[in-house]
Amino acid sequence: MTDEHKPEVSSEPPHRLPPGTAARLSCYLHILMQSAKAGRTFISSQALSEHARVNPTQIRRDLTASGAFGRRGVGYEIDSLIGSIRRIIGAAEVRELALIGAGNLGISIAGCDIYREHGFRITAIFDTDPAKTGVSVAGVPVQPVSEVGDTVGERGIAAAVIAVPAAYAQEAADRLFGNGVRVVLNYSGGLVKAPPGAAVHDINPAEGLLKAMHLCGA
Amino acid sequence: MTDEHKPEVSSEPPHRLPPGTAARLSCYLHILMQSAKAGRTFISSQALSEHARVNPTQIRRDLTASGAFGRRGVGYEIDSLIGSIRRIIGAAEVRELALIGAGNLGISIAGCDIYREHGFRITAIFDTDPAKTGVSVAGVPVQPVSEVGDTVGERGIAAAVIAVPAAYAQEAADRLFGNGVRVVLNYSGGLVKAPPGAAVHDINPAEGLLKAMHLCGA
DNA sequence: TAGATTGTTAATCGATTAACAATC
DNA sequence: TAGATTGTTAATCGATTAACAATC
Repeated sequence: MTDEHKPEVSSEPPHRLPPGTAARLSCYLHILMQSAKAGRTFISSQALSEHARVNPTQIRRDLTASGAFGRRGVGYEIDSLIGSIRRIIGAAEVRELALIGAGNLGISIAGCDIYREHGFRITAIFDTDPAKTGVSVAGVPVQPVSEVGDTVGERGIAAAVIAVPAAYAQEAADRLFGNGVRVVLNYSGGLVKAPPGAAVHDINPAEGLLKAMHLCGA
Repeated sequence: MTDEHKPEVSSEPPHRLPPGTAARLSCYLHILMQSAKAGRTFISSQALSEHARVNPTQIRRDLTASGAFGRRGVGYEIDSLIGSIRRIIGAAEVRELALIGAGNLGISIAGCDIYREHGFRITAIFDTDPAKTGVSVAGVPVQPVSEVGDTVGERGIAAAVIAVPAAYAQEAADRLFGNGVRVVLNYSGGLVKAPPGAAVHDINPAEGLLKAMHLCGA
């Protein structure tokens, strides 16, 4: 009955975004980056809504919650909005990312702008194929998988992406988890068990396809 | 006030799954396929829950809604469950999929098992690079992009995947929408406007990474 | 029989939407 | 001033969770 949790008092800022909110903010951020590239400087919740496929009221609430504010009658200044969202989802700081697997999928992931937009930088790449060792992918030299533990441990890398065949996914994940990685994005299609304190997110593109089919009634 | 909608009476089965349900079923289906491959024949809602990261009660409700039934004290028979889910999400019939872009990303998409698990078959691939024309990717010959309209129109393909550079995404989408495609899965990172009656789903891997970070408190 | 797990209800929780005054 | 859009409230809706009897 006494107030036993909440050990720290002030050092915990509003970093406790509701579950779905972070995902939506990520989506807004990407749209804003693309709009900025296209030369726009202001955007309304209505215009954001059309691309994000989220209700405008929901968007305004999300933006307010992330500390941004717009101008009534005008909309939101894109650059300032990008800054606010980056701050609230932690994308303002650079976060290192390890990548296991330098095949077609790995190479395309390494070249993907959206990670960079969110503050993630792929700074270590690994592959089992000796022919790939030393080759540079998106400016990062490929290392043998045997070096995952040392590299990730020494550099304190906390998050990683797995892009290996399904059968090797757990093995790759274990190397990561065993050396301090706590977050894994799994493209492999294989099932991966995470130890306590760690989390895996499995990429499933069929979900998105089904969702879009649902939207258009097909 | 009169009952004006609902034009047909009986031919509309319970195909109106709630929005989130189809996505969860897709996720279960993938886990079940992997478990079957590993030689398991039965699975409990608890075991499914650990991989899907969804509450066991929610899972039992979803499965019941999809027409599956388990055995109390035992669990669900995996093969039968796969059948039920496939039927309810429409994955029992084969659905053709066009792919635009045969770069690293496109090649990895064409080889991805998860589409096949969900009944999707990539049966047409296009690329602008003449050097790629005629080359076979995952058993499908690459055609020039100029043939998108004819091929998609003639074969009545309703869904497609875009894996081109962001700057060409709208152009690729327009070729598809102009020829009867109503559902597009967009990997490009570019913003795509869909005409009325069509829907786009944008792949954003950073969302998944943020979600996993949220889960493990990082 | 004993143990385990389903199917289902009831209660809670959070997300979504509609509406509108405030104000740029 | 007139038009547009935000910020915010209140109401609705659907998803999630806890609990437990039914039953394999």
